[in-house]
Amino acid sequence: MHATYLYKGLSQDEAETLQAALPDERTIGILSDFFGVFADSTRLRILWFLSHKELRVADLAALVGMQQSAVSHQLKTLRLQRLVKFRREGTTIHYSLDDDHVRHIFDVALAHIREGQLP
Amino acid sequence: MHATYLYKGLSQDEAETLQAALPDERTIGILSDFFGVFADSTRLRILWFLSHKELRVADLAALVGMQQSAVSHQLKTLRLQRLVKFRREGTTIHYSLDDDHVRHIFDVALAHIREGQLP
DNA sequence: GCAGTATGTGAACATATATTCATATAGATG
DNA sequence: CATCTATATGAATATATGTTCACATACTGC
Repeated sequence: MHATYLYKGLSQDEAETLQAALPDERTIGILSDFFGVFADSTRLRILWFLSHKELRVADLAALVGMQQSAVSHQLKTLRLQRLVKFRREGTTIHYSLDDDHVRHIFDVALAHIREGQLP
Repeated sequence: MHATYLYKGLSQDEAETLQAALPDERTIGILSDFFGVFADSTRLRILWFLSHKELRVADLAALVGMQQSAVSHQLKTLRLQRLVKFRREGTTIHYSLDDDHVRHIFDVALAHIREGQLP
């Protein structure tokens, strides 16, 4: 009779080294939340528009063809992730991109997608 | 009496130009699906492990502490997005990263996250 | 302060998605 | 061919998430 091993193609040491190098749970969570922001077509379109021009909420809603409320909810998500900033002017609020990493992320993702033959 | 305008801070022309430059629905969908892959902590951990070493399914399951079935389902998602490749060796299947864009995407995202003071 | 306008937000609802369980498939071995 | 092992997959379930509706909040001008 022998012990059943947890890993088949890995030594216990290798496994522990791999796990030790893994970013902690908190960091992983922050990362997945960050990517989650880009995983929605409405938010992508909002970010796209904002990458071209500062826009007020009502105009964003008209551009993406959704209710102002829906856009407000999405802008909140984008604010929490620090991807957009805003300035108030009277009662209207103007949003703009807070981060040129957004553009960079887009570029990298597009490059990846263009490489594979599309499904 | 006058028409009610769709846009408040935008001419009709500006709005149409913005919308014309927007990537088509299909591209937006592909992009959001692509980002969605990274929007899950299990998949992020799988990708992380694979970025260090080629691994068989059973070992991946042990490393992430989940059932083999769950890992298989996630690997399918990763395969569909062409982020991992695999080779068969007898009955076992070894997975590895298919794309160094993954590493690049990680770097950009981490850079963004490190800039803001974490919540 | 009141009315009007722009934006934000909570609750409800519908849909998407991750995980588990049970089982199917594929290859190896006797 | 029967059995064993590794992986894949379909159905069921639980949870997360996006949108809408109704209303709250914030500012302006009278």
